[in-house]
Amino acid sequence: MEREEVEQRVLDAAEELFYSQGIHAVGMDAIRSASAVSLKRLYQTFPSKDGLVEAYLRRRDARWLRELALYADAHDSPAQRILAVFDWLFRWFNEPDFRGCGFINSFGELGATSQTVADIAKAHKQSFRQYIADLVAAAEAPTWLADQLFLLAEGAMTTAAISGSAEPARQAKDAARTLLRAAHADTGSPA
Amino acid sequence: MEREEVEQRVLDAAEELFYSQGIHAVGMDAIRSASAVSLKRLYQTFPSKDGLVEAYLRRRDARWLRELALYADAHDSPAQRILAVFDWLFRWFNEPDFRGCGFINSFGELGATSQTVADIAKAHKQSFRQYIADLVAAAEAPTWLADQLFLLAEGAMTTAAISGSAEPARQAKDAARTLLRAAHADTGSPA
DNA sequence: ACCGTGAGAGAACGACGATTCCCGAGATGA
DNA sequence: TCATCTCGGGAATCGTCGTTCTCTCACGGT
Repeated sequence: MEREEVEQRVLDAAEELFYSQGIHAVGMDAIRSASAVSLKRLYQTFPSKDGLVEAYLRRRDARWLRELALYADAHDSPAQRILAVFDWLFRWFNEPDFRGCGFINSFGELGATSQTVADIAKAHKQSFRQYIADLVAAAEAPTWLADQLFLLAEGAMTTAAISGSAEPARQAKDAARTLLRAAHADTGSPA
Repeated sequence: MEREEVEQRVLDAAEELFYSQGIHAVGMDAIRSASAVSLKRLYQTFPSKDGLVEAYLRRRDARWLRELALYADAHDSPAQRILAVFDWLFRWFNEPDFRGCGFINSFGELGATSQTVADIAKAHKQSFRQYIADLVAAAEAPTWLADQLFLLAEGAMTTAAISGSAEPARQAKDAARTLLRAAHADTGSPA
């Protein structure tokens, strides 16, 4: 089995388990079983659990943003792309294994004890905020609108996780639409 | 030392440590040292760590909401009280030991493995949402506004925690003002 | 003063988890 | 064929943590 394949299998197993059960609840042995990779190979590929956690978060970060952009960028106007972000959240919240934002969860679990995890979570959120800021700029709306939309999205994620409902995505979308209109009115742009 | 005092000292120590470092990062021994209560007394008062965690969350839940209401209810008009919620968040985010919402953090850490923790977090958020809903009702604004304001507040909490800045409270307040105005415009009430 | 109760300090216990080590099996090359 | 190398399986190691136990001692009632 090639190094590359081992890496993928381990990361797949780690992501599935870390995300659904939390990081400290998952032992290396569980990852070994789930990936069907021997402990020796596992440690050859990822020399420590910390390193594996970091790799899990980095890969998830990249994929999450890629999939969001793939969905939202397919829409025509900048305003539609902004609202599509919330549609994407709604789909995500409805996935059967949805358990909240992996970065918010990891931050809650390890942010206080691991600077690395805290930094990755922070960078992930900055990337997401930047993506929204780019959409907002394309819509010729003021920058502060991006901050507001970002907060709505973050609030929807935690609320969907804790309440176990996907509704927050719709509520956030409604609020986003209102804020978008208000921002356009402020700057005198068309609705 | 009275039972009551032991309970308070243990809970004070537990809250300080659990909140700042996370729950699984804090051992019973650390709580023993911080509270200066012997292990025996500690286990007499709280028969298990799980029970102590639960007591910590319940006490924090009650106090958090009490302090928020104390601050917000001191304002004159319903709309002012709504905006005051975000001022209160701003003050909270600026406290030197602020580390995000203890319930969101606990949920991220233990929600997947402890139904009790998940339930307490859910109940806490419901109480907070209900508090906002009452303010919204007093302001004669539609119920859905409460959901939107709640999402802003939640997003501000997680963002303040992860970014390490109190700014999200201001951004959320600005958005709240906009939403409030828009809601009043919708229902034809005065701004 | 004497006994019983309950307290504190901290060792002890049992489980678990991260990481390393060992052993036997199969593959490879001379 | 035999020496060597690698790998998987899983036992061994080492530390941590929740929880319990032991030992000693101070104190209140008689």
